[in-house]
Amino acid sequence: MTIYDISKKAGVSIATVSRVLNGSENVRPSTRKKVMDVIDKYDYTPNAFARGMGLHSLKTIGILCADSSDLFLAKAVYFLEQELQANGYESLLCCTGYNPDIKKNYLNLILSKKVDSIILVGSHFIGFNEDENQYIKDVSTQVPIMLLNASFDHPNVYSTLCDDYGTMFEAATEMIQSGITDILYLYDSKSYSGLKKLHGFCDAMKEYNIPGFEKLIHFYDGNIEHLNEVADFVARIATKGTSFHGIMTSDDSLAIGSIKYAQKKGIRIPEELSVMGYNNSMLTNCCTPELTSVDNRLETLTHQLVQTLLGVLAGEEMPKKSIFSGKIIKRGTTLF
Amino acid sequence: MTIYDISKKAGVSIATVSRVLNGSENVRPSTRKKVMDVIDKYDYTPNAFARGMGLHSLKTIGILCADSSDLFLAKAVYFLEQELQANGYESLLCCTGYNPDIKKNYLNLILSKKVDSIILVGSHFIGFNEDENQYIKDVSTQVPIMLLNASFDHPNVYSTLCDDYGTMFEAATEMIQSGITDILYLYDSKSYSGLKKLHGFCDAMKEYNIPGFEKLIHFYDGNIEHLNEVADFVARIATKGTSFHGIMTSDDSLAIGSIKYAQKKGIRIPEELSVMGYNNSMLTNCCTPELTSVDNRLETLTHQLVQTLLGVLAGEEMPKKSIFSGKIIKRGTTLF
DNA sequence: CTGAAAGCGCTAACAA
DNA sequence: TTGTTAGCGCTTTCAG
Repeated sequence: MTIYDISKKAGVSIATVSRVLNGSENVRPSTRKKVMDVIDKYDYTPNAFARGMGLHSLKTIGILCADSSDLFLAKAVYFLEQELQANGYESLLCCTGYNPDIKKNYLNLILSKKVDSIILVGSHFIGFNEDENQYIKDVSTQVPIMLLNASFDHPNVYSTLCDDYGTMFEAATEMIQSGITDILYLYDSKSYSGLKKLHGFCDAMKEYNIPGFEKLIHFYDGNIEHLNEVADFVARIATKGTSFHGIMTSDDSLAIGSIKYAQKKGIRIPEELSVMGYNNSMLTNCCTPELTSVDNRLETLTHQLVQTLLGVLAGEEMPKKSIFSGKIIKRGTTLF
Repeated sequence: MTIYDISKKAGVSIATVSRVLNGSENVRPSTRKKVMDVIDKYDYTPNAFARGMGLHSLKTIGILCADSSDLFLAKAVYFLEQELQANGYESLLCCTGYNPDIKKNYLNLILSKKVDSIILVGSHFIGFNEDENQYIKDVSTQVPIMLLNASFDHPNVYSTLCDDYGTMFEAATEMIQSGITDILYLYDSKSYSGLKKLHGFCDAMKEYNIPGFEKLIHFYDGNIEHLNEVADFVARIATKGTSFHGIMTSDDSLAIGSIKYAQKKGIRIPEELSVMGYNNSMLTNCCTPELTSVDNRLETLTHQLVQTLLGVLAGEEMPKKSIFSGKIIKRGTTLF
């Protein structure tokens, strides 16, 4: 069924059908009805490709994320889709995995679908030297690029993020003030936001002149979904003689793994060990006691991102960077 | 940058550029190189829409799921994307929510993008009367429809699923044989697979002539991510005087909520109460003791689905229905 | 208010 | 091996 079929059946020209389809004012109501009836009768949907060949917007936003099964990313994607849909935009999701080359390919691929903008979800898309980010610069000449929880300073690139540095700084400060200074810091990602968190932690430790805190910083290289492996990882660190009475992590999963470690060893939480997660995911209340965690206001972030995006697409001047503070959600695994 | 620009700069016709682009054999290597150099130099990507206007496949599969932040669905989508990508297909994801009308609209929308097939993830897309499924029949005339964890008998519709009925029957049988007959059954979805599980449970109870088991079947209407509310829900049931020594659920979240209930009440698991989840998600080892759950072999299902799909697209005769058995993963919340 | 006709960028016959 | 050309289905001037 094409616009030609419809025009023939309705006894009008394709231009008129096109006008009806696009809600043009310049159609006599009776003509409009005649056309609409045919359209409804045959359940006709215009071909998006032929449509896309024209110049204008297809009202579609490309969303790229590394892994849609990651709890945090999945939620982010979910909120973005909802928000975009509420504003009349469709979204097109691609999961790129963590390989940089593949990421770049996907970016071009999604661009070729004539999206109005591309949202990069998570900070895995930002590298640490100019070269790595060239591909973003290239694409930004064509459509606005929106970064969720990452930051990159470049024309036509807009960042919306949680201040992971400051929030982690604050969280660490709170733990230190509760009397715990030997804090194990576990992280699983060296992405932009992963390192921000790490620096926030380090700076808080430095602020309080805690000696040798660097030795308690450990990078976990495995799959964070395998909680028992995380527990073993913590056990191995403990076995090496390092003692700690607090654990802070870059992700809730690592914290849950830490709790499992404590339970296996009969260490009481929070009396003997304080644990704090990050992301405030649904995992926080799966365990006992429930996990204190940092909420990075994901829903606020996604909302703001879409608002900024809509503004940019409407040609308004919008903030290049929107930063929110996270907040600590106190539950049962910490003393404060 | 269009194919015309490239052809001009390379000093060939657009047909030759097109051939190079599409990997045709009939191009002299030197010509190919000449064209490729120009393409690379200008970082040219062909316009997918103009391309899509042709008749042939765009090597794109549409994936529809109700909610991409649901643990089970997110994993399914993830596996599907990986599998499709490995076979040279792109995927286009839409999250429809649970509203039937919106689902239908999305189906048409995704179809208009000239996808080669549509995968419906989860059984929420199948209704229980003919009318509700008319929209699937309609679309199935245009492209093959693949169902993941749902079943619908219709030409050009292929189902790949876990035998939730049989698996739940088996699981319930196992619990009964471990000596527990007063089993609380919690479920949160009345979808195709949700009801299959329920029936499997009921039939096992009937098989063993357990009287009054129906009174212990409860539908949970809230958000299953809110584990504490699930716990309260179970507590309310217990307060009403119904006693039970086993809990089986249609989803791990409900089981975790049940464990929270037990912990709050000081009920020991599994000594005083056996709990069994479903889906074998990452939640199963967040809690203590770890949750016995049913693995529905999601990765196997997605793999099989994509294999079937590839066969169908290649014009081969493929099974209309592929059914796998789930398996019980025994952990610490049950006696057996 | 409506219709005719010129593209949009590409693919795929068909010719050469 | 390469070029020419007719569509693909739609939007959008431009006439009427």
